[in-house]
Amino acid sequence: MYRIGELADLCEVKADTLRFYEKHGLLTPSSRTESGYRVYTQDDAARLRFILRAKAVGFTLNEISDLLSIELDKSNRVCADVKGMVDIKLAQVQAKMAELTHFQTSLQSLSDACCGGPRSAEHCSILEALESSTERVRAEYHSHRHEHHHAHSKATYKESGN
Amino acid sequence: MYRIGELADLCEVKADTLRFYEKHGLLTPSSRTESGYRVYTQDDAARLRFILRAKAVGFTLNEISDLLSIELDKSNRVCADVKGMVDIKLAQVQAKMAELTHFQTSLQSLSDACCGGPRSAEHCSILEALESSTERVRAEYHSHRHEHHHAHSKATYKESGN
DNA sequence: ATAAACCTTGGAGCCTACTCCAAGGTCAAG
DNA sequence: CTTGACCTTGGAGTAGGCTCCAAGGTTTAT
Repeated sequence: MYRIGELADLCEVKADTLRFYEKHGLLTPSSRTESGYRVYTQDDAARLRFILRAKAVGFTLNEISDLLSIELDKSNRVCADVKGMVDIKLAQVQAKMAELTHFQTSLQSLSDACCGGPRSAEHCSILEALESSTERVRAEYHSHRHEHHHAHSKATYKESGN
Repeated sequence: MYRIGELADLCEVKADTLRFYEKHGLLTPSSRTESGYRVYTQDDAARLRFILRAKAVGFTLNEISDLLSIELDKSNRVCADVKGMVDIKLAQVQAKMAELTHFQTSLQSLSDACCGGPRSAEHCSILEALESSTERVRAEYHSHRHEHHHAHSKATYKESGN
């Protein structure tokens, strides 16, 4: 049996976090003392560890909530249910990684192009890249540098399509 | 000159987004019509594109706000200022990638360990990994499986240290 | 003249996961 | 009996980026 602060310390989370999990239905202490203090059992602790492990592999609390209901109803659920969730999460993680990889590549090329010195930023190639009339920062666009003379000063607020 | 909807369409954002940017000081239309409609100039449009490009490389709106103030005061700023921001962002992106890579590895090994079939989840190796008495999902922790007989039913809410 | 499509404002809501606060009750030690 | 460390509750705040809403004014086309 643990009081909230004990369980929190044990699992290296804050007591507030446990209350938060309770408020969101993830972990409800099995009982309370007469005075209303939360009392967590070993099972509660195990459930908390489940939650923390699931977090450690990237699941959100909502997803963990779903995982927990599978866990509590194991015998009526199948591996495919569980693996499905893992695979969906895996795909999400990979999608996010692809986005970050793109950021990384772009940032790296911006960084590489800039001297980074104490010279005035008036001709900073990073700023120029961000200013340049159409996208060129991104890798997918092969940079053509002849595009900033036909892309402006013609759409007034009277004609441009909306 | 563009009205809000025109500029929004032109740059493939919503009018609400432009109002949001204005509220947060990122993009204020140069003028208004008599009736109060926002009127954006070419310069405003250029500024919006700057914002969108910065977003496309991973900057947050707050960071973009900083970038814009450098941009507006270029001559008093140096390349190091700009490159510094890019390099900090690059480091953040890489840190996030490291985390995601960890998620990916863990999820992949969970996925690989599970049959994913129509069998009852009672012995699902994913659930077992998430349940297992101490962390084992993560690669760093060598798994020991002999710890769940000495860790319970002795710490009552009266004694266990806090 | 009137309807459709635009625009205005302020403010609320969403997602994620906490984190902190205030006002007050409880409990063990000295 | 008081102090200090714990606990309770409800609610607000944070970051990030919109997105939507209502109630109303404006413009444009028919």
